[in-house]
Formats: sequence, structure tokens, C-alpha cells
Amino acid sequence: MTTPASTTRRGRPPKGAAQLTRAGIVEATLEVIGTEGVGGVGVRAVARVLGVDPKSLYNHVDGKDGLLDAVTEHFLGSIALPPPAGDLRGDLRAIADAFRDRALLHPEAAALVLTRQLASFEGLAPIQRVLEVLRAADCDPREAVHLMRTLLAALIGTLLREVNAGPTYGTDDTEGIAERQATLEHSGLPAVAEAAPYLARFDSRAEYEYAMNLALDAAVARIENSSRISR
Amino acid sequence: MTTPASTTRRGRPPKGAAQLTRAGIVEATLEVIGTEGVGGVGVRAVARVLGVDPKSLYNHVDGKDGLLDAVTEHFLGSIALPPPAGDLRGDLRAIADAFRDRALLHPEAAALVLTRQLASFEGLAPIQRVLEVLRAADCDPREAVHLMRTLLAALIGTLLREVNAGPTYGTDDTEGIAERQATLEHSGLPAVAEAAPYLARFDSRAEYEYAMNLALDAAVARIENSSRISR
DNA sequence: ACCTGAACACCGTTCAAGT
DNA sequence: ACCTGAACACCGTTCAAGT
Repeated sequence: MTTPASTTRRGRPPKGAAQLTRAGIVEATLEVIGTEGVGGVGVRAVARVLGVDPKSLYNHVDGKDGLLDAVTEHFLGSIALPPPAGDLRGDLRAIADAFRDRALLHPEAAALVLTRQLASFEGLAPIQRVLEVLRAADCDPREAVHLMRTLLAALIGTLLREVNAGPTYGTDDTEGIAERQATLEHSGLPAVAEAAPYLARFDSRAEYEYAMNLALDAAVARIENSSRISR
Repeated sequence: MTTPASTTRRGRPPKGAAQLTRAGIVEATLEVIGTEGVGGVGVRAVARVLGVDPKSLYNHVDGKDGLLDAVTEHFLGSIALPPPAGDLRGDLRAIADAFRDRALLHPEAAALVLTRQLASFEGLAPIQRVLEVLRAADCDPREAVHLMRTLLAALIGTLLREVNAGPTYGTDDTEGIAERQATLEHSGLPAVAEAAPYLARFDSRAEYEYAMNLALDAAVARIENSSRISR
């Protein structure tokens, strides 16, 4: 009974002597997400990687939903926001890049976080940053909120596809590309068939570049327009 | 035994004499989503609303995942795409509107569909439409694919927030707005505090308008630029 | 072609009792 | 303040047997 290693577990041995902490629980949850996917997260699964009784988790986290809340919180808090440099476009871009960096670090978790409402309190720091940058460019607060929401939506939509596409949909999977291209060419949809070579490929980095450039172009243009009018 | 109504069920009585069909299963799944949310979907739950043995579903659908696949398929197939009228901006907008209409009809289901990869075969029709419209405006296929992906990402990001925000976050909930505004004002983040009145409010329709106008402005500008260059 | 007992290996969560 | 037996009400899924 002194050795608790008899329960069915694969992977690493019970965590370093087992003092249960919220941070440790988050880490364990991320491990589950990484191996079993978001769908595999659960009180029992997380307890298993911690080598601990499932019910013990209830002393630190509010059940299964609390587990998900905790990783969302952690994700949002871990975004490394760069200080604004005074250049509208560059500053917005840097915030988006910081967001993306974290999303790519934990792709499975990112999809979850992006979907859960970002209004959680931990999510306020990025919002403060974006508004700050927009205000510095003479955008009035009302428009700034609209713009921020629109930029965030574009970013999330882009990242969501990026993390969902995963490595399967990469550029180097030549036989997969060929197969998809063939399917699209025989779809009976002319515009789809015509664009098949491009539709069959997906370069995450390039798509991100394109999408962000378009979104930032639009944002910058709108701000320059409205401040010219008000002068 | 001739009357099967003895099992624990709330809501409506067993479906009209119970011939199990894929369409009926989809309908029942949508009902579950509507009442219990996406998380409530499961073989047993859907069987319950159909007044049927859970295992029977396996003859028509591939388990729980099959249930979700089926509603995704249904959702995508139910989008009422309007025929292109020849106006780039208007045509793109009409496609986005058709998408939104379906999303708002089943908000809970929409979040699911938007998250699952849209590359499923049923999703090809909207893609064909968008590419067709872009091609008609002299956009070369390579750029058309990029633009389509970017527009789709923006649309999904926008709809995702819209369906997640739900009615709770509406314009008419005056005391809720006041409370959120107060919280934001005391957040200690200056730009957030300054924009609090706008951040506390969320008018779905207006946000959608703003986001789509910005995205379409950007798309139209880019196409006009590149075709001017190639002339 | 479809339905369904029996059965298996799982879930999340509560509560009262322990230390 | 934290842990944990016992227990409850659930899950998804397989398979072999029925019609």
C-alpha cells in the first residue's frame, strides 16, 4: 500500500511526490490535451496523470468545467505582450504575433481557448494593449472598440483554421496534396476545379501573413480616413 | 409492452410511430443541442428524445461522432446560396449573409459547425460560389483562394463571437450593461476604462455590419489594385 | 435490414468520514 | 485544509441473438 504505482497508467510515473497545486493541475490538463485531445480532458483523466484520486481535484478546481477554465486562464495569461513602439501597424501586428505564438505552442488547447469567450478577466490585458495602440493613433474610443473586435475576430478565425488544419495539411505531404487536388478537380464544381492546386495546399505561415496584412491594411486605412475627416 | 411510453422522458411523446431515419436523427440531435447545448449531445440523449433504444442509432449513424458529423453536414447543406448578380461586393456579402442566417437559426449548433473543419465535402458549394464571384471580378485563382480563406476566417471569427455572446450580451439588458461597465471602469487598465461604455455593449447586427464592411472593403480594394497592375 | 438484451469499461459528482 | 471510501446516476460501444 505504500507504493501507489499499481493503478493502470502509462507515461511518466506519479508526479514529484504529489503536492496538489492549481499550477500542477493546469500542467497535467495540458498534458492530457496534448495526448488525448481536448475531448480527453476530464477529472479522472487528469487525476490519472497526477497519480492522485480524482475526487482530490475538487479541492482545487471546480470539476471538469473548472479544468477547462483553468487552462483558458493560463493560456490568456501566458501571452507575452510586447510594449508598443508607437507604430500603429507594427504594434498591432506584434500583438497578433504574440497571440499566435502561444496558440501554436499548444495547438489543441488553443482551439478551446479561442472558442470559449475571451471576455474572461485574464483576457483584458491584450484588449488594453490593442485599445492603447489604437488610441495613440487618434482613433476615438467607439471606433477603437469596433476595430478591435473586428481584428480579433479575423485573428481568431485565422488561428482556428491554422490549429485545426494541423500538420496533416502541411506543404510537405506531397502524396496527400496530390490526392486532395485530384478530388477537387473531379468535384464537378468548375471554380473549385480550376483553383484545385491552390486549394489542395495550405501553408499556415503564408496564410497568416496574407490574412493579417489584409486586416491591418483595412484597419490602418480606416483610421487614416476618419482622422483626416475630423481635421 | 405494446406501450413503450414507460421510460423516463420529458418533453414530447415518442416520435410519430418511430421509423428511424437519418433525417429524424439529425432533427433530434438539433433538439438536444437546442435544449442541453452541444455538450449534451450523445447517443443516449438523442435516443431518449426519439423514444428509442440507444443502440438502435448505430444502425444509421457512426456513434456519437457520427451524430455531430451528421448535423455538420446538414448545416452546411442547408445554406441557401443566392445566385451571383455580377456585383463583386454585393455577391460576396450575400454569401456571407446566407451563412449568417443559418448560423443564427441554430446558434448552439453553429459554434460546433464553425469549429469543425469546413473542408467537408458538403462545404464545397459555398467555396465554389465565392471563387466564382472572385473569378468574375478578374481575380486570378491563386489570389482568389487566399482571399476566400481570409474572408471565410473573418466571417467565422465574427459569427463565432456572435453565437457565443448569445442574447445575454444584448443591447436591452440595461442592468447587465451597467454592471459590466462598472467592472471595466475599475479594471485599472486605462484604455479599457475609457472605452468601457462601448466594451460593455454588444449589438450583434452592428458588429456584423462593421466587420463585414471592413473585410469587403479590403477585399475589393485588393482586387481592384491587382487587376489595375496587370493591365 | 433492423432491433435489442447482456455486458463492459468507463464517466462526473456528492457526501460523510477521516487525518 | 485537504484527502478519500462508498455510492449514485450516468456515459459509449460491442456482440451475439433475435425478428
